[in-house]
Amino acid sequence: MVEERRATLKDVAAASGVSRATVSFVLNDTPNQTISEVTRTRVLRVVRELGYKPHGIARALREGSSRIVVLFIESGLEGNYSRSYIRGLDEELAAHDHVLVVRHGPTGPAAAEQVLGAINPRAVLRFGEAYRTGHGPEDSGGDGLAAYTGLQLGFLAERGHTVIALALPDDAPLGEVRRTFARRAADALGLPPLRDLTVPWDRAAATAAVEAFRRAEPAVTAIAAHDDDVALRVVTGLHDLGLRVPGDCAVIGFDDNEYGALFTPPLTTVHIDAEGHGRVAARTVLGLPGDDVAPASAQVLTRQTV
Amino acid sequence: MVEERRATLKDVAAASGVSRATVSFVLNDTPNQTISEVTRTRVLRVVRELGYKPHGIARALREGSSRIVVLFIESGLEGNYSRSYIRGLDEELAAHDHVLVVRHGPTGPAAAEQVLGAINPRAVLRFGEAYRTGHGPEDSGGDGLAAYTGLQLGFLAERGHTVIALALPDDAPLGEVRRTFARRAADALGLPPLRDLTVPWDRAAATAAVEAFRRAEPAVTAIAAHDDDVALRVVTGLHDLGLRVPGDCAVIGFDDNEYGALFTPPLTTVHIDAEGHGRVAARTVLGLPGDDVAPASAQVLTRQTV
DNA sequence: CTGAAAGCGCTTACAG
DNA sequence: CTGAAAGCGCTTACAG
Repeated sequence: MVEERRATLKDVAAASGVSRATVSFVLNDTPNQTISEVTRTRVLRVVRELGYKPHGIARALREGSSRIVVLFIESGLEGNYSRSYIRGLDEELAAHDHVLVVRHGPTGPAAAEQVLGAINPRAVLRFGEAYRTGHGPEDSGGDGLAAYTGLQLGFLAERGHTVIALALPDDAPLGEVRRTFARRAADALGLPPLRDLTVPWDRAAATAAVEAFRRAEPAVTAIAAHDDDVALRVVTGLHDLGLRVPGDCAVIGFDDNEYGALFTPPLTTVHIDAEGHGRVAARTVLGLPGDDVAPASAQVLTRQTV
Repeated sequence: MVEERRATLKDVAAASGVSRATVSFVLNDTPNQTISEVTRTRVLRVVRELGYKPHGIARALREGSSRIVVLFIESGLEGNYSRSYIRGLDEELAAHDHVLVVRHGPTGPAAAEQVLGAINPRAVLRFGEAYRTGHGPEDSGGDGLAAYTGLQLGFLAERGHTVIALALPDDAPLGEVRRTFARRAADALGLPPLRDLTVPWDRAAATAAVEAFRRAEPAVTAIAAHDDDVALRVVTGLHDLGLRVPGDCAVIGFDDNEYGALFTPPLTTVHIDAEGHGRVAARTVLGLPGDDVAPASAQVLTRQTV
């Protein structure tokens, strides 16, 4: 039984008759370091023959940090958007020889510290943070969460709705941020102040909340939801109350998840180019040029609830 | 501007007047190594004062692998189940000083290699693998995916259904495995061979598929779905065809996702203790005792589609 | 153009 | 009970 030891720099150096330094130079294309063509090709061949792969841990120790980027994502924020975001981030990072790794769940200091201590990542991203700032570089202007909220509300206003409510889940991690953005957008559109509707998770409770809300705010003709999950609960509540959507009340979601189209009536919602935002985030975090290429703009998917 | 250098083992050693070896011994409770009580407390105090945290990368280089466990999860397998599974895995791993890190997307050899090369994890888990084997240790017997499929079918049989179809998505990563388990279960229950229904992702296409299926297999009275996503598409398709559920056809889901209860009628489904399975997986992968404590058994959540 | 040497921060035989 | 030393696999001034 042969012990299948993994090839190391030293092995490559020995097999190609040069020093470890030289091997390292050719492998990393070290700037300001010239290598004779013959040496380079010889080393490269040996690398291939031996199946040598640099040892990430050793490299990380020497370089001070690993070529890993950690994305922290809170439970409540997982969804369609985050999945696409992860995909874009991942692909772009991989293209630049870095690897993305995701941490789900609580992102508190203790958990974060344990992860960072074990990994020493090149960079850390917090999905909540990105959500807060809208995932775009500051100067990309109208392309953050704030702008998207405006898009949602603007769509409703265009259809003649003026008394509008903002529906938030009762445990929205970033509820306050969202509310602030929405209020600003309503202001900018010249709409009366947004009404607030809090939607519990449970179906019966959600329905009861909608019922109470209808009684308290009879003038509301449209509801802009925090995301599709909330929108779908509102639509269901309205339905369970025997109300018609959009006849009695219009509803617009946010995030275009996979269930909106399955409901009856199918949900009108806002689609965001999360993958594009992920790519931009990757370039930004790596300090790469072109970190300002804008993702596609968000769009309203007109289905049947508005 | 003071450079905030992170405290190192050497710093702790110097500050407490002992060698690095000694500090390492007390920190790791090294077996067969006795330390005088006075030294121990002194070192521990300094550790606290300096806020010393072991450097994960250095430790990993020395130990041969980092205290990280990587979970690979394919896109199609993300869902309610996987989220809970991750939570259980994560908590149990954290309790034993390891950290879980998740890789989403393709888990092919190239991607895997890049990750492993960068991290040198203590262990690697593949969610698909777990799914295949049912997440339980072999000997836990009736507690794998196979058993759960049996539970789903058994529930239908109990209600008098005999001609049953298995509904799979057209891109099920582990579709064949599932089909095999289901066929075996049907056999064991003495049911006639399962019919096959493939459900496309798009609503209209799904409805068309259900319609064609009804024509081809008029005797089918119940459909067991691969998961709630598929079940919900079938329910929607039947609804769009003007059919009644469960009157014209019963449907049972799998995985108890968050949307089943929101549909009308609410979806009957199978709930699995994914978190428990995650905990077991953590103990197994760490080679810990008690890796055979069985998770709670799966249960049918009776709502209104059967 | 190439190599010898130091060092990243740890752990662990080994010697005392 | 404690310490000096080697070494995990790399990269990078520095010298030649």
